[in-house]
Amino acid sequence: MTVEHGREVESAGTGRRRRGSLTREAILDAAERVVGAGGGELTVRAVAAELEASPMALYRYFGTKDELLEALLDRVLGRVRTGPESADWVEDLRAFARAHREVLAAHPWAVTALFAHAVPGLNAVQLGEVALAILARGGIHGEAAVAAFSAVVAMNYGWCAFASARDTPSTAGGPASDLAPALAALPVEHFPLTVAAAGPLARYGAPEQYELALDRLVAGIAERGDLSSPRP
Amino acid sequence: MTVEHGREVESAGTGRRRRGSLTREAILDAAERVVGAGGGELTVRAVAAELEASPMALYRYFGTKDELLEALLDRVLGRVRTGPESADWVEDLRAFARAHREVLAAHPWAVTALFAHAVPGLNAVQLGEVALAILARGGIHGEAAVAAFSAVVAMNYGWCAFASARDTPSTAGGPASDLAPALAALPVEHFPLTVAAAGPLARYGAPEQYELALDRLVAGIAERGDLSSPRP
DNA sequence: GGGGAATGTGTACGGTGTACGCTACGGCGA
DNA sequence: TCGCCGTAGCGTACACCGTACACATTCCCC
Repeated sequence: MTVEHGREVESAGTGRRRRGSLTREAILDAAERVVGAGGGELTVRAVAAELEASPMALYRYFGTKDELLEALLDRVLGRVRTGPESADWVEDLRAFARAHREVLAAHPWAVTALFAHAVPGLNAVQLGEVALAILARGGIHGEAAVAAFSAVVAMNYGWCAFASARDTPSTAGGPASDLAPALAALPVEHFPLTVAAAGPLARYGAPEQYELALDRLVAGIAERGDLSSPRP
Repeated sequence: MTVEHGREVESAGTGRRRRGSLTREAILDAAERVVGAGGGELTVRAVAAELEASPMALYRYFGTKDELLEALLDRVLGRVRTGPESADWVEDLRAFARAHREVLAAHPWAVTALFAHAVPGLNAVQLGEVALAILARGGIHGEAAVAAFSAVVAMNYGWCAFASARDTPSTAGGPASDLAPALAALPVEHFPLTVAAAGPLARYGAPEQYELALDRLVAGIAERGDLSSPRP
């Protein structure tokens, strides 16, 4: 540990970080460590502590906390593995969606944060390009392609937000895990269907259900194709 | 104004609110006023100021700011107008989704907030019941129904989050409105499709595109129906 | 070796949510 | 009518947040 966090080793006396030992990458690493393990909240002070640096040191590299967050988000989005294309564009679209979802699911903290940022980073643009390429192979272009792409991404975001919200044991003890009995205990005369489907409802973010949902959406996209779409 | 905010009229001398003039409803009203007009941020102090009360006064009615937010969100969700059912369950499903989306679009601040709360309020459950009823009329039950419902809701959330993020002139000046030229200015050799679709992409949250996306999703749900779904 | 730019830090300010104890109001029994 | 007392509303205070600003240090280059 004294090797990893090397301040007290490399320059034990001064209590000051070595010049140049701080980089945007190092800061992003620290930020991810903070926010990743244990679900700690992303605060400038926490990241600085992780680096054993002063909070203000970060401001040499990121003008603002928001800017740091933005960089962090685009970095995460860069992890989406867009596989090689196959002969079946529909299956490729599904694979794209799954890969996207996997990354979001692996970084639950990123999901909510991604909403606040209207301006997509470069990696987000890159993902869009890949998706548009897949859709183009299905003969879908222009407005319809953008709508289809947006639909997939929107569903993934919404889905992961719910799923991670459900899975986090937030509010100390996780009432979400007790959701099934809570639903089943509702007055049957008012919520008959909810009570009947309490089981599946309690697993509302589960992967099997995601497969079903994705299947529906992709089927709709494939079937409707570029109907009512102006070709560019 | 001196009539609406009645403290200085009703009990001018003391600078203290009349006993019993504070209620959960009044607080929620104030909170909505704060967060609604001008997009002010929801802070306990701001709500208290709106009520001309002390911040701490609110804590008699809501244990925590989060609890207040939760109540506010469920109240908003209660505004979804679930129309009468028609003969066409598919059209009803579309109408449900549109109504849900409209409410979210009308309360952009609620969208991001709704993600953090895993436990659905009563109104959320009520919406689920309505959606399950529509799907049941299409012969869709159990896991498939939950997946379909979740898909619609997830897409709505994701969609509205993007749309509102794009439409808010955040970061002072709204670079989002300049998104089209920014996309068009990308290197064509790396992002040919993105550049070609810059126009539609810049309108990525627009209502016309939502109709296209919703159409795809609903088509998929209607077509696939309860395939691969265990009946309860 | 010495100067100067670049890097990391300390201090401080205005904001947040909220714990704790007090004040004063208004309905109650006498 | 009077006084009591539960409680609604309040004031103060604390820990934490993002970050402006001026300062100390360090390294590079001449």
